[in-house]
Amino acid sequence: MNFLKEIIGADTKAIHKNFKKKEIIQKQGVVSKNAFYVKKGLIRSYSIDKKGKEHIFMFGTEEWIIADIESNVFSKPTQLYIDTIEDSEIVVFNLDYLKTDQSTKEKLQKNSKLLARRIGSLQRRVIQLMSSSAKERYEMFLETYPLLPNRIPQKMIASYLGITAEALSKIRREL
Amino acid sequence: MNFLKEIIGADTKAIHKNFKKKEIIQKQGVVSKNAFYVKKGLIRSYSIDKKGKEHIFMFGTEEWIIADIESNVFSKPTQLYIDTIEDSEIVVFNLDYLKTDQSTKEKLQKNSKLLARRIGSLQRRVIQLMSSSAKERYEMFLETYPLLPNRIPQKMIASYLGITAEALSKIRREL
DNA sequence: TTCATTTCTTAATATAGATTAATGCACGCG
DNA sequence: CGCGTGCATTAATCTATATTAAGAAATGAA
Repeated sequence: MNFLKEIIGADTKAIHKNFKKKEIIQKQGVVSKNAFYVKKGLIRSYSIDKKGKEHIFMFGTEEWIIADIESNVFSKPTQLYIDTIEDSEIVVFNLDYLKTDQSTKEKLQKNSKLLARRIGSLQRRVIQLMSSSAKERYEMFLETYPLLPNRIPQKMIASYLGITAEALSKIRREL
Repeated sequence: MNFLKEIIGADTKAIHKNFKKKEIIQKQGVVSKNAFYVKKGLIRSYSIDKKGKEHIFMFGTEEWIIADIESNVFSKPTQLYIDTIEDSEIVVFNLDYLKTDQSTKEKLQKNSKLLARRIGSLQRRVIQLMSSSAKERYEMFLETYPLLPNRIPQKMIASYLGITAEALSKIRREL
């Protein structure tokens, strides 16, 4: 929470909410005005394609922020569903401070760094998806998120990696 | 250039440089201190995987900024090569204003919006790579960058889409 | 212009991962 | 406590895309 205060404006309204497991926080298609800071628990963002298949875009554990940032900033309809994987304590806040004068220079700088870091992780993800096999991506996932596999079902790991649960099962057998 | 002045600090040094076609501007592995604004021409960023295969991460035409932003901001070695596809006029500048007090609030806000937009395009790319076939990705590419195909060779489109030139050739025949 | 090099296309074959289907297992709920 | 639903695994088959190879077309350099 201190961390959160370092980036959002003093007078930005931030609301604490408790969600039960499997509650939907944001639906695809809406113009999302909110970002979600995970104080406790585990959430995910994902899209559903035209065949009805889920693709997990990002997991959010403690201290993470999950949001469709472009939707927030430019009032575009979001591609992403967000829901809880565990019972979670979430701080809901908005990113309007980018549009107004509410925020300070320091907060804006901190925020820019946060965005830069997110760009870095997306860049790695894109390059990984283009250049690595499913097995390699799974191994990198385990290195990057060593604690997550204990908290999420296999099929969600598969969905994050961009493969089926069956393919992941085979990969795991081989290791 | 006016656009550029709106986001970089007044006293940030920005150097104009001319590059010939196929000149390398940035090499994988170095800590990149620079971002590249394309005033005229066409450049690309790409990574080379352990098998020696190129994967184009992004194209930069007029008005675009190409950079490894995370490398810039956090002084990490970059994954990306950057080189010119056409003779190009580039404005080289650095992103140190995120670390210092040089910049103004307005510029920081503009910069944040730019980062938010980039996050949006990377997010779409990730979701696309996970949920669409090569054919669908090619069609989306044509919609998103209608002018690029006239300026770049097929094999670069293939590299951007994450497929081989042979596969792209087949897809084009079918359309 | 000619020659060399790179790019594009086509076709044959190989392979990673998807799909389909069946089975056993765990656990949340009445 | 038992029962149903969702989860993980295995195996058989299918399919999209990779790989390899070769020739045709385009481009660039001398």
